[in-house]
Amino acid sequence: MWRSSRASLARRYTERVELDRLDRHIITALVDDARATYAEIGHRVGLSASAVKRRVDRLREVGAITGFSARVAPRALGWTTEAYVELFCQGKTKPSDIALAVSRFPEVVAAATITGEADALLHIRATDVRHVERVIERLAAEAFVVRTKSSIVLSRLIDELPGAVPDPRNESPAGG
Amino acid sequence: MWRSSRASLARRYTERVELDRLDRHIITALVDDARATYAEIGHRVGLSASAVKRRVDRLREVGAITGFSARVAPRALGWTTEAYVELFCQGKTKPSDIALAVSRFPEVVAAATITGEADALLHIRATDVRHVERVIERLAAEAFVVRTKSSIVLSRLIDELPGAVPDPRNESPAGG
DNA sequence: TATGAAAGAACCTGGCC
DNA sequence: GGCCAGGTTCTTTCATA
Repeated sequence: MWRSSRASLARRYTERVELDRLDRHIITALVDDARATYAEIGHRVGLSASAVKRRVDRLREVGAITGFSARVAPRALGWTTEAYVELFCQGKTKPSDIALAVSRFPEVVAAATITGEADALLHIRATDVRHVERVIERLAAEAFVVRTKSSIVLSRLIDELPGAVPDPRNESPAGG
Repeated sequence: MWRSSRASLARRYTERVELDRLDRHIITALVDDARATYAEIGHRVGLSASAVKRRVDRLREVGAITGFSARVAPRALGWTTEAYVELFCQGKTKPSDIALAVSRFPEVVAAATITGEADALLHIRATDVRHVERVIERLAAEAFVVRTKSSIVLSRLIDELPGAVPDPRNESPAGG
């Protein structure tokens, strides 16, 4: 509406979007607290509440912001144990086969096909080590799975925060 | 205030909390859409808006809900590539050493010490494969790092959704 | 201890400049 | 992008089971 009309439906979700400093600042504020009021965000980034709302609406429209989620503490809900499981699959296994199979497991909270010896890496959450064991057994029982290799998480150092996406122009380490 | 005084500061964030079906239902609704109105959530779970608010306030107080975040599309922000990097460290390396070092990398979006051959597993996001390479170089240059082993993500099958925490009583697969 | 109803305050939203 | 007005939502209080 108030920007180049090239930022249209066709660009949603897939293509890269041009964001200015203000957009990134607003995203940071919303990752911090998705229930902050527009006025609060505006105060933080130096904009009026309605200007913030217009930008947020646009950021959602172009797919930069995909939604808003409550952050939960898995431990508080009884999920005290996590593990990473590598899947070694039969030669003709398609990524969609793996996706279909593992998506039936509520314990699998993330999954990706990867380069290297293994074909896929799964992140699983469970109530205890016994539960991890049962999940691995069931994964290993899938037709296309040849073998698995798993690592239990000893201590979580950095939490996967879905929005911790800094400006690509700032490379690591932050200090230089 | 309005519950057993045992549900006090001491219980926050660490201990397990007792949650009933309604609590879990509310959490699910908020993970789905953290900006839903209390009335909407109430309609979904069968409560009035004010009852929902009271329970949400309590869920935050006991640490079951730790906050609210915008979900962002890393690709839309220019982070098109991700990788998992295993860290093999010197014998005397402490988890806190690793945490301190990797937390200086904005590209490291998750990290944990693990069982198995490697000492730690990092999840990193980068703008392209060259960027991944540079980050690995810098990680390998850390004093305590003996060697690294990395896997580039080919395709993401299941997204790490911070609140996708089902009821531990429902084991996988969902169907039985 | 937990609930629904109600009312004033705060916030969202869209039109206008 | 800011300002403003009307509609919605939040938040607290109160009565009830």
